[in-house]
Amino acid sequence: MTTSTPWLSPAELRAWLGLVAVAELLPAQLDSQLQRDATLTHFEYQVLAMLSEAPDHALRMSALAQRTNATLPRLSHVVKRLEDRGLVRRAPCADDRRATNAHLTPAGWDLVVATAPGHVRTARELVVDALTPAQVAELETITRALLGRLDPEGRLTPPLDGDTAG
Amino acid sequence: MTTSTPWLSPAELRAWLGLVAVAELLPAQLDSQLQRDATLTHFEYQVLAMLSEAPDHALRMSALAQRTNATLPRLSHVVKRLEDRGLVRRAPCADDRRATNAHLTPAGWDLVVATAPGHVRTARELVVDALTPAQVAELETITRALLGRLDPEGRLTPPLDGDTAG
DNA sequence: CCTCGGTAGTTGTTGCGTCAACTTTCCGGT
DNA sequence: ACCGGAAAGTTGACGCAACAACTACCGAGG
Repeated sequence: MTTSTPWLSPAELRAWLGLVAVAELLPAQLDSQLQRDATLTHFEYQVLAMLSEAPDHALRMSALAQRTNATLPRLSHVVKRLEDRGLVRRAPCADDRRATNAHLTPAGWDLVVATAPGHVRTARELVVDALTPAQVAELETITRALLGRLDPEGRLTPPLDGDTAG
Repeated sequence: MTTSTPWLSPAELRAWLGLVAVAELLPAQLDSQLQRDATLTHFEYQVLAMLSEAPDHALRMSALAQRTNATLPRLSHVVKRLEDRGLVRRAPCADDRRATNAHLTPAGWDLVVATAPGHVRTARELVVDALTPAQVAELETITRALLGRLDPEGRLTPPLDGDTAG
């Protein structure tokens, strides 16, 4: 804290405040849409989506926690609720008896399939369709640069495969 | 929902997932830094910062709620806690006896002044200094476009004045 | 003057996330 | 074979936000 404090220029300030506002509003809207259409949190949807893309529709809790940027306690609570709703099933892992595998149930898969289109639609309405193709490309490079700071270990970044997980 | 579902192209998907990841990680980091340095939530900091910029260091609860994108119940609880810590003082409004004015106390002012440099530093480390000037400019236009969708009433957008509120 | 709809805020309850234990299992060293 | 440390999950307690219900007040219309 002994270093001087270079203030933000007006342009930097506008960009910063804009990003903070987006980061505040976007998750709320995603939660709102998913809650309305599927009684799901955005995080719950992410969990189901990750499982739906995994081989055998199953993942270990720690792997799932990493890909969804969640702590293990948080994931444990959420998966318990999803299990109570019959969307996920928990089973001990054969290889490592400390571990637990979360399996997507048929009901869970059906819900993801039914929910994904509306979610994509929301993604378009709120973000993609509001930007030009050039801006979309620029947004990708910008977010990649930011994630280099926000997520140095690259837990959210490396899976650049095409999927509906957003 | 009878409309078809135009899926996201790979490029759109990467930009979308990148933005979602940033929107997930950035608030957590802001909370973390402010919690560590000032025992404040990012939202609490925003409340104090807004008051620090207001004439007479005071604002009506509803005005404060609008500028911080908070519901009135949420703000009421938060201001109560801040009042318990001596950072804010509540006083009935003379003009409208339904209304309450939140006043920043000297201690609250001191805390904002002490906290702002570190917060700006975080803004630089996580965002501004990770981008080129051109990208900063592009980020501003992109966020402005997104806020047109996310915040149609422009509650967060119009105050484009230069300040440390971020 | 009185009433009725709407506005400003507060309070209580519920739900989700975080943190701190705690249990169980794995693995390296002796 | 055994012991200590670390990893994988679960559980319970606490804090904060959302929602609903409630009080108090303003202001227009009869």
